[in-house]
Amino acid sequence: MTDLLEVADLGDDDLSSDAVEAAQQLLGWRLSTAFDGVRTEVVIIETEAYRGADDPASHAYRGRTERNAAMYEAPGTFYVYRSYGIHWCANVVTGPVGEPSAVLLRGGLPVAGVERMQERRGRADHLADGPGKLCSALGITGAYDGTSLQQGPVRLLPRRAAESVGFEATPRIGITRAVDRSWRFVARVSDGSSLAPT
DNA sequence: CACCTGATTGCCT
DNA sequence: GGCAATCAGGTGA
Repeated sequence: MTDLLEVADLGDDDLSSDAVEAAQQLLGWRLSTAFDGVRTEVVIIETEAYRGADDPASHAYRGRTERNAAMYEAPGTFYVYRSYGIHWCANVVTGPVGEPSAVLLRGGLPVAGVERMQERRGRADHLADGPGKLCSALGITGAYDGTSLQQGPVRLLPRRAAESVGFEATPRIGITRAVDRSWRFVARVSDGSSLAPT
């Protein structure tokens, strides 16, 4: 976790970092669950940064509510919310306590427990290439909102290589405010990439 | 391929 | 009452 915590601590000096830098750093990390004795895991390949009061697209823009309370907790806290009344979306909290910011996990590459993920998804492909699909594949629901990603039932595992993952930045998806901020990050996953499934 | 729609819940205006 | 950090399935070019 040291990488992420260091990144999260950068926020004080540079207002354009914290969640934004964490969103870049999180590419190549893995998200893992082990329910019913079956481990399922994805490599994170797409993220979006959401900040607090200065980010009109953030759930925390208008302050704390019951839904976004986890965003105000310590870095490494899991923030799970329901999207469009149907899907669950998973976030990594990156800001210090009391300063809401988080990284939405928008897409992952299945690397373990693929058959279990296929069962949960009810299909063989497109298992985690979207925030709702990623949660569905891993069995993540609102029950895990506010848990620790270091010690809880859902684990965030650091990228092994010290080198950073190549990525592209684009505007965030599915929002109508602050569309000019390119805070969506997509890992360049090509042949021979260290991110390729093992 | 691009575009359109229904499903469904909670938050906000 | 309207809209949202979505997805899947449909239509038509």
